[in-house]
This record gives sequence, structure tokens and C-alpha cells, in this order.
Amino acid sequence: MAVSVRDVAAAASVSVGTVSNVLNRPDKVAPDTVARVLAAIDELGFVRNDAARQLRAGRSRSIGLVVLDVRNPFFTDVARGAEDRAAEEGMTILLGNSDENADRERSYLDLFEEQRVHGVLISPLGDDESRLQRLRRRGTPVVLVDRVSEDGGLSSVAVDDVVGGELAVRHLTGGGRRRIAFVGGPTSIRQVADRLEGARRAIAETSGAELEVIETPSLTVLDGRAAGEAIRERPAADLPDAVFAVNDLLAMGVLQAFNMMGSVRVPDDIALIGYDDIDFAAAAVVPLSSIRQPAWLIGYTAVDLLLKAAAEPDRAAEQVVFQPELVVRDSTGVATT
Amino acid sequence: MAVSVRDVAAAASVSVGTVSNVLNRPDKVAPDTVARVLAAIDELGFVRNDAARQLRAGRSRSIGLVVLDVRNPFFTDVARGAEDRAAEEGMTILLGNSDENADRERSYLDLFEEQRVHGVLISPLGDDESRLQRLRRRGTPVVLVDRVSEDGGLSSVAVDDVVGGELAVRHLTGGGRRRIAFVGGPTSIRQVADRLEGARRAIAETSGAELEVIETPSLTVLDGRAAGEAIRERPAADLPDAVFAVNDLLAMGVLQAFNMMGSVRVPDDIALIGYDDIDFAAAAVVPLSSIRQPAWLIGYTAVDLLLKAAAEPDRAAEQVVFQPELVVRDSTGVATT
DNA sequence: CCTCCTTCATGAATCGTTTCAACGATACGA
DNA sequence: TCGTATCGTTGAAACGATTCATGAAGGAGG
Repeated sequence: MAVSVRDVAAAASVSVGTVSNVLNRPDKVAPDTVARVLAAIDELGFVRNDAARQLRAGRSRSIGLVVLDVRNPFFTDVARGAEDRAAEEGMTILLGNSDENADRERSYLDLFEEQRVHGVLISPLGDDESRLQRLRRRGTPVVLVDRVSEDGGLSSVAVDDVVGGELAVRHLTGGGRRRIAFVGGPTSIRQVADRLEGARRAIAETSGAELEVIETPSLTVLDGRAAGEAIRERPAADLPDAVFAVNDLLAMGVLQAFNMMGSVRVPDDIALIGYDDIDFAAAAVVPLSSIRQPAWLIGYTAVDLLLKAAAEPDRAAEQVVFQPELVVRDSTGVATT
Repeated sequence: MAVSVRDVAAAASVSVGTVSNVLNRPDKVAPDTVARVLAAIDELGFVRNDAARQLRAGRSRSIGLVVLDVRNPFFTDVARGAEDRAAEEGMTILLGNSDENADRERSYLDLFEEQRVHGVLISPLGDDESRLQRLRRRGTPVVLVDRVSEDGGLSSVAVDDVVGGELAVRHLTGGGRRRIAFVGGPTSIRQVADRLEGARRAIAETSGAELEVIETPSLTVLDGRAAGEAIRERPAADLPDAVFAVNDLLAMGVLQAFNMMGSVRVPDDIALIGYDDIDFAAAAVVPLSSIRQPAWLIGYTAVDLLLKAAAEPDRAAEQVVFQPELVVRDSTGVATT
């Protein structure tokens, strides 16, 4: 049933070595031999067996990518960037979705290690890098995505989330807002903690400004909606005058909650800013101000780093940090009433 | 560097065969031998080489899944269902995103075939099943997802899209709407064509009802928004009184366009219904009526069929068809003015 | 005519795991 | 005491592609 190089070799009356050469270094083989082998391949319907290839090569030609949430467009954009860079080298991305769940994260790492992937890109859940360090020691390059290494032991490609948080809140205070609610969580996720830290710094530099933290269980539209509803229910005197949502998904949820009863107007009553600048953000009912991160570029660069690390195993860990950018839209605009 | 069963065997003073048995059939090995081998594995940090395993086994323990759009929550739900069923068998899902692009679809199929995946689940782009038929003839089971096989040659798990289209439009006409716009495309995608067919049938049974088809280049929020804007610009006399969007992403886009200027009220001026019933639908500014499909179950069932087909290669192709369900929310509700 | 290159092709060895026929040891029943 | 199960273990063969040392054939230069 299965057609192997051996069968192709027989059909083309050459040796298996020659078939392999046709496949991998056609220039080293006489043109008419190439043609003959190709014809045999075509006729027999030969398809390379990747497992055998990998076994021989020692490493697979895939790169594992573990993200926190596939449904977040930010991560699909990162994945796309990674895929594009990998494709340039004829490699593939294996996408794993940890869904902010430690067990799932671990099982993907185990899987990738058994697969002898070329390397692992990961947007990790907690702060424990020991598992990743071990992986790296054993010879699998690891690059942190959207997150800086705690102790600099691992390479990373990230955006400065503290600066991002500062940008967001400074924009709000600059627009005259003073009672700011930070919506996001869990704070065990580094990105959340950093953006909060940035928010605090921006608050500290404005007299009279205060920050209220509303922690959410995770970073989805539904959590945002719940948070938004909780805010909406408050007595008017208790309302914040601005909300900084730690990502756009949450922000969209908050916006939906505010809009639902028409009770809270954005930006008139409450200004709203998100983070990530996903496509949906611009297309929201009230176009959403946000902090843009170069998602595609992050993925692209991460693979780049990974390939370099794979080529020179002794290379020191390298940190690439991009700067976030404020994108102003209606949701933090001048009151339109 | 690399630790193999051979090293483990040496460290535990047993044969390689025994190590393999400990890994795969621990009950066939004496308890203290198991312990000794496990200790050696742990000490040496042995990790199975999946490539070698696969090579020996002839097939990988992964299942390839090609979807039209990873960003569509419907497909991530399908993927999740597939993943859950696969996990029950200790298998893995390889997720490929064709992005409605034939080249990408083809390259994923090639990749999966080289990987000797256990089978392929695919939500195919066009109507050409020959590539898939060939794959199947060569021994890789194929199951169509969210789509019925043209000639019954391939197994499939789908939802009756014609019925779904009928349900949607009948609901609109039942609410008194007569000038209905169908938004969706390209019609080369079977799901789109079928839902349109259903819409036409429902129109035919209502006197005075008419259907206008507004074709979109693809099925994204942005396309929906563009279509919505085009409708909004029309003179009032030319407006439809209902829109059936072929999926929720489009519907959300249409809704955003309608809301943006406040010029078109949903459902007062125009009723709107989508398809898929994604989470966002319920959470939209105007909660969206939609046609629910059992996404998770589709994925789960598809893997189930695949596994059966893999177990008995001569099994006849099997078609599973689920029925769609109408979910009524505000967007088609009674006018609230 | 001989030597030295270059170009092509060969086929055995290799990667790491699993499988399976075979075997030694121990126990059991007759 | 002698078969005969049963249990645990062994080690070689196999999976299929790639690599690489080896060598054959042909051409150029002297």
C-alpha cells in the first residue's frame, strides 16, 4: 500500500540514494535522471514520510506555539506572523491553545517535546519558568511571546506593557478624567500586572486622579460584559468617569453592557479605552480607542529569534521589546452631546 | 545529548524491549522492573521520540483539521469538540486555517499527508472533492465538516443548511417582513449556497415576499460592515425591512454599520438575523437572533466518524446531519418604539 | 597514453521505537 | 518425575528517508 523511496527507486531503475538526492538536491543529479525519478514519483503517487525524515534529522520542521486564547484576534495575528516567517524556511507552526489553563499548557509542552519540535514559542500562563528552562537545557529553544523573561534566562519578544498602561491612562487623565476604573485579570498573568503597574504610574503623576481595580476572572467579552454591568448598576455618584480595559475583548464587553440599557453613554458619561487594537475595536459601535501592539511582527520576530537560537545553541538569550502606540478613536473622544 | 530507550535500558539493566513494554503495557512487566525502569527514565530525563514511534506505527496519532477561518468562533468551537474527542483516544488535533484560500488549503492537505495523519477533517473551500477522494483512496480517512459530500463518496458531519436558511427567513416573514436582503458570499462556498436556497424556499411560500441577494467577498465582520453601509446609504424607499446574514460575523458587521449613524434602527426599521449563534451574538449591542448549530458536537462527531473509518477502512461513507435551531433575540423582535 | 578532476550514482549504515518469536525460569497437575 | 502452562524478559528485525564514503565513467590537460 505505502509507496516508499525504495519503490520509486525500483521503478526508475536507480538507487534509493539517488531518489533522495532528487528530492533534496536536484542540482546534484543528472537532468534526465531527475526527470525519470520525478515521473516514477508521480506515477506511483509517492508521498514523503515525514516521520522517517524527522527521525533521521533528529528534529522536526515544526515550531510549537502555545497561546493563551485562540479566540483573541491578537493571538491569531501573532500566529499568522509566526506562520509567515516559518513558511519562509519551509517550516510549520503547530498551534496550541492553553485557554489560560495550566494543565492544557503543560500537556502541549509535553506533546511538543515528544515531537522534537524545532522550538517552542509560548505566551505562558504563570511566572514559573522552570519547565521552560528545563526544555531549553534539553536542547529545545524557547522564546517567550508577549512577555519578558523574569530573570532574562529566556529569549523573548514583547511589548512594553508598563508603557502601554501608562499611555492608556495618561490619555484618559489628559482628557480630564479623574476617577478611573481598571478592568482586567487575573493579575497572575504578567501582561495584566504590567499594564496595571503602568496605569498606577500614570495616576501617580496626576493630582486628584484615582484608580479603582476591578478584577475579572479571565479576559473574555463575557467577563467584560459582567464587569460593565456591575459598574452600570451603581448609583450615579459612584460611577467612574473612565474605564481602562486590559484588552479589547474586555473593552467590547464593557461597551456592550454600557450600551445595552442606554444608561451609560460612551464617551460622554464614561470614556473607554482597550488594549491590543484588534480589528473589531475600530468596528465597534463606538469605535474603540486602544493601545496598538504589532501582533504580526511579534510572531514574525519570535520565530526569527527561535531560528537563530536553534542555529547557535550557545547564543545568549535575547530580549526584543517593541513600543506600544496609542490609537485614539471615539470612545475616549470629546463628549459629543 | 539525546536519551533513547537504549540508554534507559542500560541504566536499568534491562533490554530495550522491556523499556518499551513499561511504556506501553506496564501490566505485562514485573512491578519492580517497572519501578526500576521508571526511575531510570526519570533520572535520565528520557522523552519518547514521537517520530520513531510514528515511523514504526505507520500512522501518526494526530488528526488534521482544516477550517475556513480560525477567527470565526463557530470553527474554534468545532475544533474544541474535535480536540475533546481526540483526547479521549490520546490523539491530537493539528489545526490548519485555510482562510478561504485554495492554496493554503492545498498546502495543509499536502502537509497532513506527509505527516501520515490518522485522518483529515475539512471544511472545504470549493466543490472539488477529487483531491480528497484521492487522499482517501490512498488510505487517509476524510470527513467533511459542516458540509455534505456532493456525491456521497465521503463521510460528513453537517447541519442542514437549507433548513437553516428556511428557518431564518420564515421567521422574518412570519414577523411581517417582506423585503428581505440576503447578505453573504461567495456563493461558491456550499454553506452559503445552501442557506440561500433555503431562504428562497421560504420566500416562495409567502406571497408578496421578495429576496434581494447582496454578495460579499468573504464572511468577515468587515465585509458585513461594508454591506451594511451600502444598505444604509440608500433612499428610505429602497431599504429592505429585514436582513438575513449568512453568518454571525457578517451580521455583527451589518449591525455595526446600521448603528453607527443611528440612522437605521434594529429591529424597528430593519430586522436582522444571523447564523451560527456564536457567543458574541447574544452579547451584541442588539442581541442577535440567529440559527444555532451544534458546533462542538459537530467536531466531536466528526472525529468519531473518522476513528470508525480508520478502524474499518472498507466502511461505507456515512452522512450525519444535524438540524439547526432558531434562536430568537431582540434583533428580530417586536418593534420597541 | 597516462594522470587527475569532475560528475553521477551507489548502497550500507543510521536515526529510536515497537513488535514478536523465542527462551529461561518457576509453578502446577498428573 | 515429566510434561505443560504461565510469566517475564530478551534481542533482532522492521519502519522509511538521509547521509556519506566509495567508486565508476567520462573529460581535460600534458
